[in-house]
Amino acid sequence: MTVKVVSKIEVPELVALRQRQILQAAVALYGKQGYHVTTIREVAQRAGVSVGLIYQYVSDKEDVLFLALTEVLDSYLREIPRALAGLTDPMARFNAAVRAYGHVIDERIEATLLVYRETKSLRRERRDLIKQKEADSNRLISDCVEHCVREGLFEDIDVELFTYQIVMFCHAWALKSWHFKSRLGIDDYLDRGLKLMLNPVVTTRGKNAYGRALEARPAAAPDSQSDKPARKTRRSA
Amino acid sequence: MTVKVVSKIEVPELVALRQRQILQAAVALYGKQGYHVTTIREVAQRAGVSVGLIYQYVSDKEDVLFLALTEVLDSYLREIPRALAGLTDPMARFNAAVRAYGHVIDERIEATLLVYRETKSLRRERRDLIKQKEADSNRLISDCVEHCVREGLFEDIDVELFTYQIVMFCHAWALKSWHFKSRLGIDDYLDRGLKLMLNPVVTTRGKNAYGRALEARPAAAPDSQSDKPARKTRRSA
Amino acid sequence: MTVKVVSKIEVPELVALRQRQILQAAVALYGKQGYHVTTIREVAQRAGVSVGLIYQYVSDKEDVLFLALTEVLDSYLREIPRALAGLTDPMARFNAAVRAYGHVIDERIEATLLVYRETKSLRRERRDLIKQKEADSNRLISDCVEHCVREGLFEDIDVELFTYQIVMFCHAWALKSWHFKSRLGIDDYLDRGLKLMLNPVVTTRGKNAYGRALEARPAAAPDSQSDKPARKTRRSA
Amino acid sequence: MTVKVVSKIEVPELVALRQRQILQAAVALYGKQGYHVTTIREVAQRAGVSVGLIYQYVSDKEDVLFLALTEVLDSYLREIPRALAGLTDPMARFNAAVRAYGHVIDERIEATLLVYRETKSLRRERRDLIKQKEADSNRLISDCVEHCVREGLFEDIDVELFTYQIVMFCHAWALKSWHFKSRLGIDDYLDRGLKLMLNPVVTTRGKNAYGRALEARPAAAPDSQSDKPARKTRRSA
DNA sequence: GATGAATGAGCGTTCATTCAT
DNA sequence: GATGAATGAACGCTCATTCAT
Repeated sequence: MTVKVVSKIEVPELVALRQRQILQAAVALYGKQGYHVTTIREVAQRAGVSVGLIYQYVSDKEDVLFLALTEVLDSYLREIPRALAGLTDPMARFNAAVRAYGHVIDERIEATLLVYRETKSLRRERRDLIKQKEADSNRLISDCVEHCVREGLFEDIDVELFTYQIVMFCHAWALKSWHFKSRLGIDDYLDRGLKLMLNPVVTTRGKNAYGRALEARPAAAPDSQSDKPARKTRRSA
Repeated sequence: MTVKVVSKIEVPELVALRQRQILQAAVALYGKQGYHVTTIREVAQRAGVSVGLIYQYVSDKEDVLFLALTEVLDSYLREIPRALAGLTDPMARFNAAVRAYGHVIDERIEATLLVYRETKSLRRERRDLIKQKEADSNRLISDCVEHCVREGLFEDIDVELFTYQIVMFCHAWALKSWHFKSRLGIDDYLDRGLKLMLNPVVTTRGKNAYGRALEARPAAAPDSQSDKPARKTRRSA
Repeated sequence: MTVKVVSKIEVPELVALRQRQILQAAVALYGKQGYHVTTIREVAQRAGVSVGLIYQYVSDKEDVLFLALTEVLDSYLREIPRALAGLTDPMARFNAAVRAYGHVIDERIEATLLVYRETKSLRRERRDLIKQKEADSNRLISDCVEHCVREGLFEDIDVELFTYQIVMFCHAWALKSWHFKSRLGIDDYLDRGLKLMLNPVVTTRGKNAYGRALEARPAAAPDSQSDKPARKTRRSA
Repeated sequence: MTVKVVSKIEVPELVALRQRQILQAAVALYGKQGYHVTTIREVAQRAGVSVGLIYQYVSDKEDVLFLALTEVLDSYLREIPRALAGLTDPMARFNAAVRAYGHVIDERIEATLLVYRETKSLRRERRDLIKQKEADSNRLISDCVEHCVREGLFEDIDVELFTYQIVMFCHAWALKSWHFKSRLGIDDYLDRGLKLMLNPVVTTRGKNAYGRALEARPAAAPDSQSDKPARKTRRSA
């Protein structure tokens, strides 16, 4: 109950609309300046509503943060399955899931960092709910990994740890974007990383599947689907 | 210049003493509750000094945060070389560096998270300095990696990315401690992770070196090199 | 631009109302205790509003001082012309202007002293604006003097210095009120002072005009034009 | 008793020396920035002593202000008699007194303003003592005036008011220095002012005495002793 | 449903004053 | 006698939250 955001307004569609309005302003502002530093007034201004209105759809400043963080996690949980839709080949699904994850993060770097930075500002219950959602999105990846292992495309590896490795690799794109962003694009980053992490893991049977999966990479530059996608560009300073 | 913390007190030893006192209280409090939520009064109380005193050694609340974050990074830069002292074998050095990093982080999980969470609250110059220190500590790892590659113990891998993988793996122990901590100890975590990440990377020549290196692991239980390292729990306090 | 006091509230009438409320409390308090010694809380309390409210209509403690000082000068610039309205005879105008000045000052001794005491606490631009307003009020006097000179009612004197003499004479009523107030009333003070300062200055033609002007002195007792005006006491409330 | 500044130090010469040191720094600082804005630390620094030392010669911040203001008034009471020494002619004495007063004020404009601005920050007793000293210095002038009247050099004027007119005229040099300073020097100011104020007051007998007195004006430019010393320079802007 | 003026608790910071050395 | 590190009361100011319109 207390984990829910309670609104004084009855009409559900209005609640949904207003909350989206508020949370979008909040994500942008919190992402740029931080949660504590951002005032409710700023959020209201950016959302194009009055301060009072916010308190009709939310009962707390923390509610706004919760709404914002939830939205970020939900976007992961929305985008990964969307990328998986229609794919049946385990290797293709694994590939698609990781790349989808990488791309949402790339498109919402500030938002991703926001989750890392401000989850702790939530009260326990809600913090746990955020973590649950993160676990859920990890699950989307680990399911793919398990599938690959079951199908003999991956070696019989430590699924949990490997999944975390993948996840951290994706998050690292945001966490260390100040390091990477100037050196390479998200696709090269994913290519190089997957190559590094998969090599030891993929079985001989998997190699073929992997080739096919790469061909399916959406919006990939033609030559990046070649055998050596990771041709290093700049190699550190 | 403006990156330095300026104190009104002249005696350097006193400044060092007091600043340490202050920053220790700050790291603890900021780590537990967050920077913005913690008041200077709380820091003063915890440090066992008066509010006024803090402002004799620091000119700003931000100074305290800067002092705190600097100290955390410095502890990495202190501990990793300490673990390397006396070691000459490249593989042993790599191993020691990673394990040392993992252990400092394990001992200072809150502090590590603090860096992730609050670096952005610093003004540009200081934020950059913190990032520089992080790059410095990464360098301690990448030097070891390069050494191993040069000596033919590692394959000719993408050093930069591999280093980041290692680093993120260590950080993940803190970032996802809520997931891992209840399941395994830092040593098991390191064992499993290194196994996963090194397997594909280590050359045949390296395998032997690795074996020897593991034997040299300080306070490592003998069977931790077995197939199922996950049995182990935490060894540190 | 920066010389203006900026308010967060839009409705102009409200701004005017609240600022008057605030500035009246401020003038009283600053006049009695001094600007630096008076806290914003005290001003708020006296104005019957909350501390926060003050900062909605003012952005600074200095803003309050500026508002206060401005109001004092403006009251001079309002009252002197008001006393001149309808008068055409140069001598009558001169007489009315000086007496009006004397009376505003008498009614606002503390406020007048406040200007002397605290103008320096304003930042340059605003200090200059206050001085400009003072120059403006001096001008109201000097215009009358010049008129009298032009009409041959006054000798061809040093207008500027004579005006300053008149002005300082009026200010002295406030500056040295601790000396004068117990000895005579503002009207007697003005009578005696004008007699002293005008005697050498007024031409023969002017003497007649002066007599008439005095007759026009509002609420003046008949015998106050006699040789010994000092018998009189205060008439004002 | 409480009007006296009490020192913890016994040796009287030391007390005198230190207090002078302190008060000189204070007058300079308070004059430039104002009393409340100036910290004891700043005074100590400027005086070249430690904060602690100040509190050995003074028991309060107010003590320092009192010391400072007293010194200013004392300098008037010292300089005027010094200028009178040896002079016996009433007119010459009057002239010398006024000019001496004008010159001390000119040399200590900031200090003079300080008295106007901060006397109120003193507690009653001390405020009264400062006023007493001011009355004393006024007395030095009024004595000269009375002497002139007695000797028939001045008309039988309102001595008290005339004295105040003279005093305010001198003070105005400081109070309105922002107006006058750029237009004329102190001597021209005194010449013009005295001419304006004396003309109606001086008897025929006095005229001669006045001429002689002017000749005695110390350090006067040769032609400024002529019959018309007030040849106006610039006449207002 | 929406607004935004009003509130006041609470924070960062300063600085007069003390006192151990 | 002199120092300056330490104290803590108190101030200016902010901002989440409320509520009359």
